[in-house]
Amino acid sequence: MVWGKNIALCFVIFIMTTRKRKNLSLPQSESADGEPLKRLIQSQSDTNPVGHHHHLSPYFSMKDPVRLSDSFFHQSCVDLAKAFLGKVLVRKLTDGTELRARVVETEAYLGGEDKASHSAGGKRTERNTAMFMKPGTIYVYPIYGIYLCMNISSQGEGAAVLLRSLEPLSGHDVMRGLRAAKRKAGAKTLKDKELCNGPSKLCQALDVQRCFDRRDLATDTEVWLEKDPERETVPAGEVVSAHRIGVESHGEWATKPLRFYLRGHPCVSVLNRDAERQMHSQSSTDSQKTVS
DNA sequence: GGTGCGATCGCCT
DNA sequence: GGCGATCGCACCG
Repeated sequence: MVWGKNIALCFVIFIMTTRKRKNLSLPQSESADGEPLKRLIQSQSDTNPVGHHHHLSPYFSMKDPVRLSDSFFHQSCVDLAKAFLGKVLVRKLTDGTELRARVVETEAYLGGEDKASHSAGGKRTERNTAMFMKPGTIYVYPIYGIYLCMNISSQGEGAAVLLRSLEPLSGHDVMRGLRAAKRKAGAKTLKDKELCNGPSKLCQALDVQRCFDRRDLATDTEVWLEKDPERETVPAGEVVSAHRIGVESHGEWATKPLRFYLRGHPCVSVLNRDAERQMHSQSSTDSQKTVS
């Protein structure tokens, strides 16, 4: 009897989920560079969610084939920072609107020896507690009294990945509204690539709030991470490694290549032409090497 | 395109 | 009491 109800409920949710995905294929507003988004959405609606009935709750029985689950976050800090590139951050607002943006720039903060990390030397405070929680835990902290930054904890004691910039994929106008709300009236309209090209800008554009601190990116209902079915992995040759931003005062740790971004992507917040050049010369010398 | 500077307040020492 | 994992704007070339 109870089983019959659960199966019936699963079926209803299955149908609703499928219809919702199809509805997404008609974005309400799209920019000129919205073509990749349409391909992403198309491939999503082509994917049939598989219903697993071995859990009693119909909610948890629907495993999302696109959303990244707990195991993804169980990587070393540097690996996770690179793995984030190309993935899609989704923010579901209270009115149901889903904002989507691709991660194009991250930084690794290792904890321990890493003097630039809030958790340097294993220092644990009320503010940075999320850095010590399980991989996938969101760490949101206020900076300069007026902004927020969003990190995700990784493997490693006190280690976390800072999200530095995103490429807006859908909900551009909502993002523009959220950003404009914090700017002077009469300021010029932001271009798409300016909506999320900085760690605090992306928090504004996606309405990431302080109360998201310590929540789990793998299971939260208001924010999550998806893989892009069109681009499973980003080739290493497209990832630039460069020094981090805003940590100049931390000696040798200021110059370590712990920032990662997609080469040539227009939404990256700060380019490092030297790192890009070195990378290019490195790859050309690599190609001249013979395999022994 | 790049650089310099002020805003503003929670957090930690 | 001092400082920041930033941003926007003015100004320069």
